[in-house]
Amino acid sequence: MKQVSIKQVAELAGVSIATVSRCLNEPSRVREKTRLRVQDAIVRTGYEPNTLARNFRRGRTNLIMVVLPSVGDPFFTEVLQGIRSVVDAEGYSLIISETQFNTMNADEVGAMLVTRQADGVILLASVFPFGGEVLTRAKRRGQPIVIGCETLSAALADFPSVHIDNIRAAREATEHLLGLGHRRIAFVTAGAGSPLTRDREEGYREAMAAAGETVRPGWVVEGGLSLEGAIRATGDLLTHPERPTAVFCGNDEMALGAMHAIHQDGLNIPGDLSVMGFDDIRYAATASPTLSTIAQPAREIGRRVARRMLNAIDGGPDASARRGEPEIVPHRLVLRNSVAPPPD
Amino acid sequence: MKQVSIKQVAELAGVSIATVSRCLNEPSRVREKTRLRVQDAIVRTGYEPNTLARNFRRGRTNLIMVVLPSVGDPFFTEVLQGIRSVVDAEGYSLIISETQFNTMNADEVGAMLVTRQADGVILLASVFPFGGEVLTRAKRRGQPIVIGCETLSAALADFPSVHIDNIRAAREATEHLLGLGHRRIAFVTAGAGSPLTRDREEGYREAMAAAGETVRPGWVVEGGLSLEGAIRATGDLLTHPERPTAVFCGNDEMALGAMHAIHQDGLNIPGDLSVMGFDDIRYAATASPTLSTIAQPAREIGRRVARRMLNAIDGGPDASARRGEPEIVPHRLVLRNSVAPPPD
DNA sequence: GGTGAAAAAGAAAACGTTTACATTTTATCC
DNA sequence: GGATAAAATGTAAACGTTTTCTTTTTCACC
Repeated sequence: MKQVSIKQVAELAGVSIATVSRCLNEPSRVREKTRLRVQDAIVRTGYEPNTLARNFRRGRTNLIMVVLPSVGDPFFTEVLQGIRSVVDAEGYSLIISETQFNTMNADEVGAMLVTRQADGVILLASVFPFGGEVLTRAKRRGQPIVIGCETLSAALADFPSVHIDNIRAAREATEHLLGLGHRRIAFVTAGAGSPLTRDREEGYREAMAAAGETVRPGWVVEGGLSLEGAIRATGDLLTHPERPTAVFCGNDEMALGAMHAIHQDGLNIPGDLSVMGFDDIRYAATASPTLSTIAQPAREIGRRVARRMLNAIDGGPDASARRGEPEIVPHRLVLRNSVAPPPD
Repeated sequence: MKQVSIKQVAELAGVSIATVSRCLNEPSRVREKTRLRVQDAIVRTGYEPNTLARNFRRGRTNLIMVVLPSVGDPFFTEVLQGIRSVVDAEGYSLIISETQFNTMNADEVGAMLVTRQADGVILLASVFPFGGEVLTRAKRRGQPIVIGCETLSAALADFPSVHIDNIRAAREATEHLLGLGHRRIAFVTAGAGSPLTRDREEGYREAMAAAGETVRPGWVVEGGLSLEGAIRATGDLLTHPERPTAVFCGNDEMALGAMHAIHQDGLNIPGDLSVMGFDDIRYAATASPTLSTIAQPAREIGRRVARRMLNAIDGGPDASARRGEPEIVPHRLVLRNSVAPPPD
C-alpha cells in the first residue's frame, strides 16, 4: 500500500530513474520510443510524483502567500481574484492569511516568511508587528515580498508596491462634498493601528484645511473597518452637537454601516445626510440609495501585484531586492445617489 | 550565502545532527546542558529549519486546502473564518481555491488532491467535474476530504459532511410567505450546474405544492449566485404577466441583487413585493429594507468541518475513510423588514 | 565502414531532515 | 563500587526527487 515511486516506474520500463525524471520534466530530451515506454509504465504502476520530495529538491513550493485584513472584505477579495487570475496560469496556488484588522496573526506570517513554505509573500495589509526584524531578514535572504493597496510604512519602503494615491483620492472626494456646499463633514476612520485609512484621513484633513473648514473634535470617529464598528461610530456622530451634514467613510464597508445607522435614526440619505464611501465594492452600486465612492481598480491592482511577484520569484534575489518604484494606479470618483447638497 | 543547515549547528555545538533535531522536536528528550549549547549554536549560526525538507521527511505540509465557489461570497468567507479559527491553533495554514461558480478550476483541485501538496481538502463547493475518478482515488489513498454546506451528490456520499437541512429550511421560508397570504411566489436559483440551490428549490416547490399553488413557468429564474445575475433575473421576473408578489432567492447575494432590481423599477419593498434571502450574510441586516432570510450558522459549520478534518488527518486513513454521518446543523428563519403580506 | 559529434541514457550524489538502532553516559540500587 | 536500568547521544539509513557528470548509443558525414 506504499506510494509508488519513480524507482518502480524505472524498473518496469527498464530504464534508470534519471530517465523517468526527464520524461516528466523535459520530455524533449528523451527519445520517443523510451518516452512511450515510460509513459506506459507510469500508467501501469499508477505513479504520481511526490510533490513534497519535488518541492524539497527544487527548493520551491509554487505557493504564494497573501496577507490581507480579512477575507470577508469584498474589496480585498476582488484584489485577490486579480492576483489569482495571473498566478493561476503559472501554476501557483495561494495561501491566504488574515490579520483580522490588525489583531495580527504575527506568528503565521512571520513563520511563513521565515520557513519558506511559500515562494513569496504579498502583503495587502499592514503587518506592523514585524516592521523591522522579520521583514529585513526576509529581504536579506532575497525572499520576494510585494505590497499592494497599503501605503508604505518606513519598514516596507524598500519593497515593490502597487496602490492608488490615497491622499489625493480622499482629498478629491472631500472637495466634492465641499463643492456641494457641505461644511460639516465627518470622517470614519479605521482606527489607530491601521495605516490603511491614515492617508485617507490625511487627504480629508488637507481638503478641509484648504477650504478653511475646521474639523471639530468628535467628527473623526473610529469604525474599525467593519460594518458593526461603523454603525456604532456613526451613531455617535449623529448625536454630535454640531451634527455633520456629510459622512466620508474610510471604506465602503463602513459606509454601508453608516447608512444603516442613519436609516435607523429615521434620517434620510441624501436628504438629511450625504454619505461617501471608498473602494467601490460591488454592494456600493446596489445599496439603497446607491453609494457614491472612490473606485479603486481592485482587480488591476491584484494583477499588477501578482506580476511583480512572479518577476521577483523568477528573477531570483536580484529582482526582488531591487527597490521597486511604487506603481500608482488611477482611482476614480464615482457619483451615485448617496450624496447631494446639504439641507437648507 | 547558502542556507545554514542542521549540520553546521551540530558542528558548532559539538553534538550530532540527531541531537539538534531532537532539541527542535522533542526537547524533553535531551539534557538541559546540551540543549542550551544547541540553542546557543542555533542563534549564533542563524539557523532556520528547512520546512521543505521537513515536510518531505514527515510526509505532511500542515496545509489544508479549502475549495469554495468564490472568496467574494460573504457567506463562504464566514465559514472560512470558522475553519481558520480551529485549524490556526493547530498550526495549519489554508490554501484557498475558487470554483468561480462552477467554472471549475478542475486542474488545481485535482492536482492538489493528487499531489498531496495539502494534507486534506475541504469542499465547500460542488466539484462535479471530478465526481468520480479523482475523488475515489483520493479516497482509496485515504486522503482526508470533508464536505461543508454543499448537499451531497452521489459521488461524495462517502465523505464526512456538515450542513443544514436545505430542503426543510427552504420549505419553511416558503411556508412563511404563504402564511402571509402570498400565492405568486418566485424563486431565484443559481442555475443548472449548481447543486447548492437545487435542494432549496426543491423545498420551495414542495411547499408550493403542499399549499396547492402551482409554480408558473417563468417564476423560477437563474441568477447564477451573483449580484449581477440576480438583477437581470429579477428584471425578467418583474415583466412576467402574472407578476409575483414575493421573491425567494437562493442566497442573500442574489436577494440583494433582487432588491436593487425592484427598487430600480420604482417598486416598494415590502409594499409591492416581498423579498426573502438565504444565508444571513452580514449585509442582510443592514440592507434597506433589512432582509428577511434563513440564517445558517456559518462559523459553526466552519468549525465543525475543520474539526472533522483535523480528526481525519490525525487519525490516518481509517478515520478519513470512515463513512461520516452527515452532521446536520440547525438553521433559523430570520424575519426582518423585506417581507410583508402581499398588496390588496 | 570508420570517424566524430551530438543525442540519449545511466550512475551516483545531493538536498536537509527524521528516526530506528546502536552505543555511550548517567543514575539507581544493593 | 559494581551491576543494572534508564537516559542521553551518536551513527547511519531513509525519504523521492533532481541534476551533474559519465558512459553509451545514435546519426551524419566523408
